[in-house]
Amino acid sequence: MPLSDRRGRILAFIVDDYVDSATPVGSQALVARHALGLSSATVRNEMAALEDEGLITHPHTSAGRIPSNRGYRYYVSSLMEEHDLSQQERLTILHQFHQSARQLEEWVGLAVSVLANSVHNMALITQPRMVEVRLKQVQLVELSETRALLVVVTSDAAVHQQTLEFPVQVSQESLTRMGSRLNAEFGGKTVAEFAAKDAPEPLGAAEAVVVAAVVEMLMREQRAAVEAPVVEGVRELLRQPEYGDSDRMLDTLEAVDERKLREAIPSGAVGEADVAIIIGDENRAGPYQDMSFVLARYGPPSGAGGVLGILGPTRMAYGDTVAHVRYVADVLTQLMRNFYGD
Amino acid sequence: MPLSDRRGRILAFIVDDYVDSATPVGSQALVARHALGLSSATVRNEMAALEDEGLITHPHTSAGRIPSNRGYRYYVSSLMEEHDLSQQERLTILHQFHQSARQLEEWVGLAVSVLANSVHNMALITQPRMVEVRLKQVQLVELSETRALLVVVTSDAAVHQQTLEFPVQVSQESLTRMGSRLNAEFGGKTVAEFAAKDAPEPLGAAEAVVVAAVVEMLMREQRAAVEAPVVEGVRELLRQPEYGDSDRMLDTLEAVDERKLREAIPSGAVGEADVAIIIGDENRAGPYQDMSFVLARYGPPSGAGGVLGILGPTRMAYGDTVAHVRYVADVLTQLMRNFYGD
DNA sequence: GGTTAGCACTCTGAGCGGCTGAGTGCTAGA
DNA sequence: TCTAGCACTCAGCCGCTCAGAGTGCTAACC
Repeated sequence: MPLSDRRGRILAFIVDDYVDSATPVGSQALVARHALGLSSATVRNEMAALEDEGLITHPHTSAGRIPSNRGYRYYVSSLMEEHDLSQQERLTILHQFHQSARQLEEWVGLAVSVLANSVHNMALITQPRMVEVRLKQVQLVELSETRALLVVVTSDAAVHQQTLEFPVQVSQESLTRMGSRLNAEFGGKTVAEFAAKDAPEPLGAAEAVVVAAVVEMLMREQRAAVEAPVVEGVRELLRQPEYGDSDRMLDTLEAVDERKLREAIPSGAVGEADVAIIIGDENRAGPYQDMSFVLARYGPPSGAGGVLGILGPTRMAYGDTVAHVRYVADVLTQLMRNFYGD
Repeated sequence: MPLSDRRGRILAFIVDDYVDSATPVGSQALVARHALGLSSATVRNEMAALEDEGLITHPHTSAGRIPSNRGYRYYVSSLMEEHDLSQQERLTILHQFHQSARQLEEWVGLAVSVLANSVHNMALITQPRMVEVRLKQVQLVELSETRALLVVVTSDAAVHQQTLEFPVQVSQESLTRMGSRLNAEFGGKTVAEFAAKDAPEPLGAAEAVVVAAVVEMLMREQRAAVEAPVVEGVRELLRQPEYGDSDRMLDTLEAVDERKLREAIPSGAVGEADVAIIIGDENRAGPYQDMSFVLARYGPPSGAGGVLGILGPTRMAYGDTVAHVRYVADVLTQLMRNFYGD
């Protein structure tokens, strides 16, 4: 059930102050900072009630209060005032984008680094993927008599490459011919259509190798979250007082390893529309119990897209973080839309 | 001038013990561990002499001795016994290579991670580069009416891509035609030859855009050390007692950032033949004053190659590290030689 | 009944002193 | 030239005390 207005305001102040100072906030400190027309004794009573509800705790008897995970959740869902970025902040971010080149890959790297710098936490982004990946073009380059480099371009403008070993000798001419034939036959198809299609004429040995490799590539690209996310600002994260102890720091460093994160990003929670906030143990994965994700989808709704956001301690300025994540996701989406002409 | 035999042996023991224990080694501890037929008092006298020579110091009056940078240098140059890896160690390493796929890019990543794991320090590797990069093949894929994706394959099997914006409308057919013409004309050429070549027939506007982009790509690939090195095992490094303090840890984390390292790897010190050891302040770059690099070149002498090695605290098992770096570099070189048929 | 002043109680963290153990440098004798 | 002995040093640990911040409870007040 919802909290009374006053109690809610007190919880919000506790969260705000704690986010700010990283030290437990006591009743006297609270009334001193926020002129809320109440004595510290009254605030203490309210705090005791909030503690009964499980929204705050204290680390030991004579310490101030800190929000529990449930407290953050309540704050985020019911108390937090969403605000947009100021004109100034927007311009700063846009400026960084416009200064840089117009390559998709660079945008991704730029977005994640802009995000990390503006909220002083670790930012992450997954590479953009099409919902349905289609084959755009195949190219084969001879490396030796029985070996060639296969380059595949997919509809999300990703380029994949692989070395192929042929059971027979091949020349650049035969490879070029094979490439043209495959392009004509399979260009624009998805993996599913690929598999469904019967070979109209029996494939040669070399061709079979190529087709198998292309299918494998498309499937890998299709599979969700195969690529490890790009991570930026780990040091911003580790500078937070939560990780002042070097053991904690090492553990956290392990948790934010790209390969670990690949499996653990709760991208299922990210809807089309808005920013998802996953607080502490809402994410089942072990090492993130005292951290929160703030994630958004980016990319045009029907096109290539991915997830970007922030990973930080649960003690995080959620309002500000949400605004930044949303804005950067929007900017990136807009860039991609212009790029793809979607 | 060289040390007396006995004094050298004592220095070597000090280095060995200190590398092992990370605590200053005292005279009594030394005689207890190494049965060298001398009393601790005699060892103390020798230690005082070694300190006069600037090869060891002590952090405070009543502490044992630790090697200075000059001490490590003397050890490495004159005292250290080089040993090869055991059969067992070699097999473990080879096994990891043979288990993995046979892509050049994967080898690079594998080498650096094998290295980091076997010496428990941070390993780094620069991407292989040809001494002379040649254009292998160009491909153009239409993205929209005035935009195309340019894919360039260079002689070191690297694939580069870039989006191009044309001042005129283009179709996939015209792009394909343009690609074939460029391949015929410029395939196999280096940048230098590229620039020297007069245009045999005046270039169209679209063609000029492509040529400019290709030249730019080749130059970037040609330029030394453009790509940031791949780094692995930062956590192994930070686990060393040197970085037990969280501030030190953050500083070090900053120092081993790939972009910082790109500028700072003392690759000039790496000769063709053997493993280079750069101790502490022998590297002028600031943040590495109390760290050492152990580096080797990899790749067939005339072909694509790079630098790989270890970055760790000056307190490092140099003998073992050198053996590992050398072996992994050899394995990688051999793999590349087989791959390129060189 | 909600609010507040007052008070006893609790707990952390900083500061201080003493002690121990490992180590040194020096001197004198073998 | 080596070694035994001795006085001296210093970091690190332990235990102690104390101040400060905070709590919960009770009784009085509006």
